[in-house]
Amino acid sequence: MIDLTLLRENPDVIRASQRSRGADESLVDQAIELDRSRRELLQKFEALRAEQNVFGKQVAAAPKEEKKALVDQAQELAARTKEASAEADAAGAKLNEVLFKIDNVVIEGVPSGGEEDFVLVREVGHKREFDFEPKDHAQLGEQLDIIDIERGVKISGSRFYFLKGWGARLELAMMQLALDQAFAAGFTPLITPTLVKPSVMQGTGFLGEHSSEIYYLPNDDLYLTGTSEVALAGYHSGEIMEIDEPVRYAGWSTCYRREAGSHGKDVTGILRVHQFNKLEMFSYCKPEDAEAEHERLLAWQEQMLQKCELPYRVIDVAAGDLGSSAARKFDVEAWVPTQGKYRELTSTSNCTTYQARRLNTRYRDENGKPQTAATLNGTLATTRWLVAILENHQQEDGSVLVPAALRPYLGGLERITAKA
RNA sequence: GGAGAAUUCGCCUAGUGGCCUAUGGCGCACGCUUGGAAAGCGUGUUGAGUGAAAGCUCUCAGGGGUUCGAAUCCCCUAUUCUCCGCCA
Repeated sequence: MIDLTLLRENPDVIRASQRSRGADESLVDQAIELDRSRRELLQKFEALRAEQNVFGKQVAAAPKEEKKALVDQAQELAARTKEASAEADAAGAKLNEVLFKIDNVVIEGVPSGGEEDFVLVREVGHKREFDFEPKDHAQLGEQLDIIDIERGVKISGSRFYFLKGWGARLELAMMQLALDQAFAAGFTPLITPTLVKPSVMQGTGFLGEHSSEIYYLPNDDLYLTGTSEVALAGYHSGEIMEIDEPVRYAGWSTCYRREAGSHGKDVTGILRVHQFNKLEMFSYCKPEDAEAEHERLLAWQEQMLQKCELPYRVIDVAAGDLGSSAARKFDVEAWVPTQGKYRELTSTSNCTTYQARRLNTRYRDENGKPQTAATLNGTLATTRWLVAILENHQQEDGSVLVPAALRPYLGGLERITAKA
């Protein structure tokens, strides 16, 4: 949720942000008007309530014979107060409805426009030249007997798979490498619940335009999370935290996504699947530290890509392609040889105070006053990385060289080869 | 799944319809005292909304209700604990 004070004092900033996202600018004016009428109704109600409170004391103190008359008057006052209260509540609810629709204010410098309008930040590593025809990860996975898509589909339907043998170990190796890196950097590991209550899903902002992406269990009124960000953002909801240095968590969880509306996209292999594992970084920090923290998260992500010896590029995602909570987002995309293009492996978002305001997560400033915290998140490893690792490190004989950083987690294995 | 008990300010706790505008302690902060410290004494110590401010309003797990008036009575929900049942 956006900051009401900003809405009142500097609505042009919000209008400009909505414009650069291609979102509805008129919401800002609606919100301003609703805020005005809400305050007016609230003052009316509070004045009546104050009168009623005074009256209550008079009734209590009055001699018996006067009570009857006073109570009659008080009844009438109580009725009016109740009505005013209902009006003020309704106005507040209307305002909230509109406020929830306004997206986070994008940070200055974020490119305007849609998916294609990103800005390239940098390109790192060398795209490998193959002197043979490279195979795609699904082929490699099948031939090496480490990814079994056919049986995944048999058991659970399209976009499901088994990771098998070295494939299973490779995923765990990558996740542990990421966890160790995060731990060394001071992150607290958290293995999170993957089923959450509607209020948490709502609070993290995932029930908006992306609600069709989410699995829901009606019998239990619970949602399956598409990222541990949901649980990590909810972790300190309603709390006033101690934040000196950023408070950092590394969330390990399985993630579930319906991939509704992506029929026909990335149908082969494990690039786009309904269930995968992910190690997610999450930071709570002071708003003034958020941009610096965002750079740090990005740097940690790049470190991981480098440890996996993958060529990649970093892009500054355009405003129209940001989630509603993000004020800026960097994607790190790895080169996928068989597709001849970069594909997103990680994404890091600076949600500034937008997400924390909804979830009521605060910290105390130097004066001891509670203030809304800033939240940031970023991927450190996910199942999708296997695509890039397999394809980029494949050899002519169909084997795959294991990046040196992962070997200690695989009992020193240097190369994944097909069974004889 | 069934039965019962509980939920008050960071923690513990008082509180059975109006003098609760919530008690007391611990902790914490500031001050006095002291050569310095401890002890002692004093003051402060939930948070939100609204207003230029004084102030006003809300906040006793959450939501609804009864009442002129609710921490207190009623209903619903959540959580915790105890017992019973079932179960990997």
